[in-house]
Amino acid sequence: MFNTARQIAAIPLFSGLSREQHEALSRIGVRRYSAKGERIFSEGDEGTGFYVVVSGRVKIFKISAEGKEQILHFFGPGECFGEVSVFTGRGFPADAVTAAQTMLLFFPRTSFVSLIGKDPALALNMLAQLSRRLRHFAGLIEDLSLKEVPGRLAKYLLYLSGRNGNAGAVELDVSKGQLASLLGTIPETLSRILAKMNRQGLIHSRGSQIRILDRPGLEAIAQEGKMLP
Amino acid sequence: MFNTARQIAAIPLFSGLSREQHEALSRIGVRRYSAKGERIFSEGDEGTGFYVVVSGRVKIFKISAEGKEQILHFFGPGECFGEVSVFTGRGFPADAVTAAQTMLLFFPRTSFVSLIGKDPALALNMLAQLSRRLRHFAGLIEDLSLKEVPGRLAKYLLYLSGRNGNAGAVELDVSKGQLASLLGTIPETLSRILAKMNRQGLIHSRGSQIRILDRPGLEAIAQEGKMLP
DNA sequence: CGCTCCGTTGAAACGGTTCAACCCACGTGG
DNA sequence: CCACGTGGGTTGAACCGTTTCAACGGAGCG
Repeated sequence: MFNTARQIAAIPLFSGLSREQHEALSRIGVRRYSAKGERIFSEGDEGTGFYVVVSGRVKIFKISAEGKEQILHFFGPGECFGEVSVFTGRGFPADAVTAAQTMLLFFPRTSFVSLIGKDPALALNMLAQLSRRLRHFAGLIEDLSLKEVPGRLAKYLLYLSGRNGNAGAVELDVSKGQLASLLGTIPETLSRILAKMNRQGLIHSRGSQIRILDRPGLEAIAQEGKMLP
Repeated sequence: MFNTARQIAAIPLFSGLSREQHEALSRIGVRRYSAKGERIFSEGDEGTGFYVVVSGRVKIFKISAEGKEQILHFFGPGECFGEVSVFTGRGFPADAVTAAQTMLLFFPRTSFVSLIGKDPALALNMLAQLSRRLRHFAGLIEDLSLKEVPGRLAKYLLYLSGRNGNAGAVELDVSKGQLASLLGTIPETLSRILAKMNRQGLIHSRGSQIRILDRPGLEAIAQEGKMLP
């Protein structure tokens, strides 16, 4: 239990809260362990609460009528998901499955809402959280409708590079099939574009290891949304 | 001033609040009038507060490098926008211009945040608001990446019909060019698809007036995301 | 060894965009 | 009143990026 309190203190959503709040949260939070590939919830399921990732990874996605998937988000340690249905009172807007062995904390809707009612700081944290999410979605929508696949890929590679201090070498943290779904395309197309970027000397990729050779070139593609034939 | 308080009481975001809260809000809210086509803010502008539409209409959109626009949202009376940058502290994630003669209320960031700190009900309303927005975006992302243009158009027509009691006749509330941008496509494509839907007896359209002739057919297209050749 | 899963490559098909021309309703000004 | 330009909408033909379908290669594993 005390362990739970420590884990809770490490969650950004709960940063800046008092020790009492952390204790209260640890009392209402429920642990849940999942192997890789387990389903947390499905689109439309009634939302009885939300989750925080303690360790592991969770994939949030939508499935089309023909079974094609569009990944909305990967969530790692310290990030939360499923809050939307807590506040709208309607079903989950997407599916969630674990992308690795994962430990979660589940916070039931009613007790959490009453906790928010007592501490505005928690509410403000949650508002910031949802606002960041909205910003991310706005970017995703922009990319999907205004950029072509090479632009989205270039942006993702630069994002990965930026995450480890603008390193020239990056490692894909998802399979290429999953990356394709994250970029709103299919594995074949992703493969072809990676090959083309290699040919043009923009990158050097072998497996999931990718070296960025021409950063300005990639940045131009990420901006314009497309690359030369 | 009293007039402002009445307008505030009619805003869903502020429903369920006490009279004192409404008065406090009317004290910090600033009126702003705009003619059609005026810019409220641009992407990247520092967010010093957020807006509520009292009357008129506002368009929120993204612009690509080549100037193509993707509309994220139209906001009408009672709806608010620009809150995201209030809680993330970063610039606005998109552009906003008026789509008609419009009256707005502007709430400065700092005073509004302090108001939230005093009334959890206001915070919960705002959380519900952002959650609905997220749900809308998730749907938009799904449509853009998983459905083709006919599917999005069918869904939009059914949405319009649903707004006035599943009427068989609907009137487009935006120009076709704007509708194209809302659906993530261009006027030419929209025009062709409308013509095709006419040919197939799904709808009968003349100008901005559209009669739905085959609702089950449209629903199937909205579901599947595409139509027969 | 043979199986499956993931990734790659090729050729054909498709949906959508681009570019261009054209129509029409509308308002302006000679 | 009519000539004229303008903006929104429509249509056609060429083009382009992406998807689809199919085949294939290699890594991992029972």
